[in-house]
Amino acid sequence: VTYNYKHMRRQSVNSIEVARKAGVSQATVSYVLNNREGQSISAQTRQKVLDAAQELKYRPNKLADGVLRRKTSTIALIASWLGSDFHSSVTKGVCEVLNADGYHTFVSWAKLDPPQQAAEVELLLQHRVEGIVYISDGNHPQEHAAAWLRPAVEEGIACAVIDDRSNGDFVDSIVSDDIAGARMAVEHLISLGHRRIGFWSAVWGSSTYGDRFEGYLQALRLAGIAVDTKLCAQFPTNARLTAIELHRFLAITDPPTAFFCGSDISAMIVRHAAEDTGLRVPDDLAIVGYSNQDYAAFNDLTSVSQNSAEIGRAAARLLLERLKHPERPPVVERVATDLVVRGSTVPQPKRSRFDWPDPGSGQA
Amino acid sequence: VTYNYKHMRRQSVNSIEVARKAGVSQATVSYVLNNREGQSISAQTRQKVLDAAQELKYRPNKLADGVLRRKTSTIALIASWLGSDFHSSVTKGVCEVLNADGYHTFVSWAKLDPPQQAAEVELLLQHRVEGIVYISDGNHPQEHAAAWLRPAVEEGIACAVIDDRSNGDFVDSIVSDDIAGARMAVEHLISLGHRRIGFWSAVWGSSTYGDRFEGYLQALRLAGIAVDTKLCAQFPTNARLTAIELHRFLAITDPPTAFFCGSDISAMIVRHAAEDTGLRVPDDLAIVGYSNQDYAAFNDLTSVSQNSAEIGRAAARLLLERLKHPERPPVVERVATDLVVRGSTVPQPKRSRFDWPDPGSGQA
DNA sequence: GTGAAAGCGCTAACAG
DNA sequence: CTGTTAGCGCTTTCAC
Repeated sequence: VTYNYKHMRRQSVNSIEVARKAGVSQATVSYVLNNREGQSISAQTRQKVLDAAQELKYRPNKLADGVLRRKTSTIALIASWLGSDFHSSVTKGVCEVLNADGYHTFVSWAKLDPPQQAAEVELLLQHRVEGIVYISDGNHPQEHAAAWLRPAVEEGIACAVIDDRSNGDFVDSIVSDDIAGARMAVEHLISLGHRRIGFWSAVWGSSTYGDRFEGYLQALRLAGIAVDTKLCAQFPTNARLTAIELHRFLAITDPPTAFFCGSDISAMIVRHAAEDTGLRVPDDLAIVGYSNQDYAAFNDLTSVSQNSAEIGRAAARLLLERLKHPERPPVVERVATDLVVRGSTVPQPKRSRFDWPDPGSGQA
Repeated sequence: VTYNYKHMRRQSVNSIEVARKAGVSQATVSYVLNNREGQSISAQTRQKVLDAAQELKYRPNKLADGVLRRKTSTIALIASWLGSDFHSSVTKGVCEVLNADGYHTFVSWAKLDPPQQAAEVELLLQHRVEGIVYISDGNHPQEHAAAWLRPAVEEGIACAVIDDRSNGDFVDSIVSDDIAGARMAVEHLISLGHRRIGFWSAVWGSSTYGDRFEGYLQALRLAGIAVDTKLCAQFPTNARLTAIELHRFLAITDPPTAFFCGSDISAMIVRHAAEDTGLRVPDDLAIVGYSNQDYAAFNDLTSVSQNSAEIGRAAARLLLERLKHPERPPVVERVATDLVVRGSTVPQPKRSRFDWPDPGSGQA
């Protein structure tokens, strides 16, 4: 019985052919190409092999290597959405650290749907990735948004979840310090003299938004300001509903003079709804957003900046640690945030507008 | 000589163990698990195998499969930047089509640097991906931005480049129809009565921006309006320089009453620079952007919308075609664009603001 | 210093 | 219907 592969397209040159061409054994080729230490190779042989490989355009097969050595040096990063500064920076941070450690990171797009996400994980594991980073979609109101990761974790796969700590009981989690960030934002408003401060969040449910609310509460408490739940909007909504809702908010006795918003887009919506009703920002209504997306800069929006690249790097570091110490209990790491003050809370000189992102970066 | 793997961590259950547990041969396990047609398996045997696989939590090894069958069913997508609606939608489009055809798409982040990009390609080929999609960074002023892809193409790897047709001589390219899009935008301005229309582009050099300029010229010519190069700014710049430059532009005799900008961010910068000098938009100066990013909506910016998901789908379709017909000459495909009219060219009723993107989508 | 041989986990050809 | 066997491309052990 001969194995007949004639019907298959020969895909590439293999190390046997290199060996033949160089007049050495396959093992020698392997020694040379992998620079295996503890193996001495004569300079002459080495050169012969190198030349042969070059001439034949030999390309090592990582699959075969992975099968044999049971090591692929690949990590997968799963995300349901990639289109924001946040995701892009996080991804870059993750890649940076993992690459430096000899890993290659593949980003995998998966629909925001637990069965599909589970299927994606299964596929990645069939490809024998050594670890999985998941960037949660913080906007989705579900506890344990990454429950579908649990089986992988329990089988000993190194995993890390970004931007959702509600799975912190079983998997390493990295979040920006949303409590501190929110507190910072609200303390900023308080320091400007505001006492009636509203909380406005477009979504509600993930740990991320819960933390931002918690930070809001803490800041008020620390300042001795009574919390008025009438000032807190905690529901998914859209631009049209926001306008209606905002009217209701501002019609109460003793209405808010400032809003802390759970996201930049919520802040933008609130801002425009307010301006449409004739209010001036920041004089009549001060507004703070969250995330400091690019557009916060050219909409002059005060916002809490998450150190997103650092979040990515922290996730990668945790993953590498996990690979080394599979049995260590799961860790939740919080990455510090900054407050970027702009004209939606404090009137700014015009020149501040010159600090916008350069049009040469990013996509047109 | 026995091959001693004892020092290695056993990574997972293999099909031999499943076979043993089910009391059948390894081949039978393969037949059952791959549902190979033309092979009949008794219901009883099938069930035994399925049970054994389940109990042992058997996970097929795609690497071994790839080595043997010389087929990985994986495609790589290389991007230097992911943080925009454009990239996210394109990626989604690519994945959609390729997944439907049984492929899995891995996104690979690579620094915008030819040697590094070449290295990335090499690595991907070592992983035996069957094809490569590259999303060009349209903002970078280099001809043949994907020259580093040429070796791969010449070796017969299926490749496709998105958003840059300057490599169209050797690789399949998919761009949005920037000429038509730009023409549409400028014709819109002309139809509003503008005759002195400026072209403002933050970057210059990639085919993308060249096409936008070309569309601008075409529209003027078709309307019988003389092109005045004094109205065309074609250089990389930043917000501060823009303000200075804009002053110069508006100080000439017979200054422009409208600007067509090569990107949304350029448009935003021009808009704010104009407003800072006391001009009102759109009355004193009408402005059109390009790309229709999310923030164009809540900055009431008229913009040309690229059908980005369709661009991704088209790229994937071209790649699949290329896999089937390796020898076909390269193709350049243009995907149609739309013009979204907003308040920066035509005063809009307030309610148009209610059409903003929903805060529930995307990242906070 | 170098090579022969074993075998990673899998599928395909062919025999029964 | 099912099993035997060869071998994908590679690395590593061990002998020379």
